[in-house]
Amino acid sequence: MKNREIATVFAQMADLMEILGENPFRVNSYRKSSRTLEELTESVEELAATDRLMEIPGVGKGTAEKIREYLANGSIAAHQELLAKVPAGLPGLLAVPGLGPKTLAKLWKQAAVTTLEELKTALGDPARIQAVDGMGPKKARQLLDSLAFLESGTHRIRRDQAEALAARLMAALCKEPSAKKVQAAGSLRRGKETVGDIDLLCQAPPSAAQRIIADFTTASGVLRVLAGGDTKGSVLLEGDIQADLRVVGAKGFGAALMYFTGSKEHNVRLRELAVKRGLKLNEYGLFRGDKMVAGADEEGIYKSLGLPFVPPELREDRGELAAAAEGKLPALLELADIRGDLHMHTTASDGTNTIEEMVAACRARGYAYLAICDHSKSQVQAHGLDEARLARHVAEIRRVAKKHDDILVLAGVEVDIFKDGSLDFARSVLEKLDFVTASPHSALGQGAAEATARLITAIESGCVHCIGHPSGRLINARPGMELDIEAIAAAAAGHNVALEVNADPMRLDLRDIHVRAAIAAGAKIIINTDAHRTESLELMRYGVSNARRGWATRHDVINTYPHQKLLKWLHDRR
DNA sequence: GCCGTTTTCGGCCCGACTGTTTTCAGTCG
Repeated sequence: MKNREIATVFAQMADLMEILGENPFRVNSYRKSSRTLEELTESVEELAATDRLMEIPGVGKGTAEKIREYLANGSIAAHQELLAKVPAGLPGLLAVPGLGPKTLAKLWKQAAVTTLEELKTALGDPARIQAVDGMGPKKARQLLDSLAFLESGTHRIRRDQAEALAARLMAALCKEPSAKKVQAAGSLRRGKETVGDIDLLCQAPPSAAQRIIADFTTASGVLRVLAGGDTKGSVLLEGDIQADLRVVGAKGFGAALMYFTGSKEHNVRLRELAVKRGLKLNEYGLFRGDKMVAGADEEGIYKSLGLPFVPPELREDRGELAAAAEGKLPALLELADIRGDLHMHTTASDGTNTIEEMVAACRARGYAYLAICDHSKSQVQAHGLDEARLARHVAEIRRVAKKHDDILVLAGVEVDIFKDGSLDFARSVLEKLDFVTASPHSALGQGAAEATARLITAIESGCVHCIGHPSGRLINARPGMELDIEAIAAAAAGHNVALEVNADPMRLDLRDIHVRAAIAAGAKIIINTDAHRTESLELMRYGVSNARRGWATRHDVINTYPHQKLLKWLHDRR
């Protein structure tokens, strides 16, 4: 699968062209193709072989030709030509916040800056930097701060971490009595797995705006104030995370919420749509001339554009507006649809609560069923169960199950999938269980072909109901295995094996676009928390929003089934 | 470079904020 390689080439071409001052619309076209390829789950090789490249949105004759050129030669001549015109280190400098292509080109041509080191030196030399058009001492200071920021490390944090930071800021704003409404927007509201900055929106009268922005810029945890205007504030938080606040009145709250929620690409599409209808959309409202047509709430704006409400999780410019226009938006899964959790651990392996405690916690959540799935024997560090301990554990689960007639307690296991696809327990052992999740825990560095074959072998074993955290990734910590999700989902659909969406915010595995591809291939998913303590059952909401981002409806998700239907599914698939 | 129920040419989203400008360019989201 060369999708990502080609996406990287196109992105680099866009950067190079931008530095060279080429037509910004052409640049944008390359950037768009890059992003589309990045998210495409079907391989470009396949699309090229069947002459369907131009069916990719944003890919026309020229881009299709370049993709074919890359597939044939491993490189693109136009890319090589661009590379020859620009020093190798230069495009990388675009990552410096506040440094765009125009300024970079001037620094290059007027101050001979070509690397990060040279940039730092030049910025520290007033005479050299003043000689560059448009550069002054403040800009130089700003860029030096940005360099320090870059050197401090990773800059997207997990969704759960961002939620905690946002909650603190929101609490500070809520103290202000004139703050009528405080809401998180941005990628946090869209449910993305990581968050680059925190976007907050506050509804308040204009007279209170400056006071609220002052509260925001002086809140605890604020390291540095980046900007503070009449309606908008920006701060850098501890941990080098940026937070933005905008204060708006009630009249345009919906427009501001929409604007601040994004994604940027979704917003661009909406504004294009507005222009086609003779309207103008901005963060203050939807306008026909000077007259506001909508703006108080998002529903009204979508409606005026001839569209149903688009849930924030779908606003990624992944075809949601076309689907909306055709009345084909999916009825997304809701947290309330979830009737049970089929992956959790107990003190029998590496959990901290007993079977009884986990069952009680699931009952408290109103679940109709649960499955206890402790680790298998090769997970030594997690105190995995061998055959004898598993047998005793299962007997204990069944004993507890008998005490509860209002919740179905399934005896399960999380069996290891070895690197060749074989399982940590024999078929005869697994057959005695009500529910089997099979998960990869080791050899997570293997390549896509091996990893895919590994999971398919497990799926075809006929011994498992579900593949747990299929890629094995840990967000911001471990990339996990690259998967051919189409092939895996096809095998899963064929053998009626479900794919897990692990709800732990450290995992979210399957990830959003893989959920969508899996569902499109006909596979079912199960959303599990993989809880190691009762409190973690609460993580289900992360899994649900991740599945919503993958366009999942309740019909795609096994653990929305009523318990009789679940029993039938468990029975039928063996 | 893409795209088309106003189009195959001439468009291509919109505004805030900052710093460098004395009226605007660059960057960002």
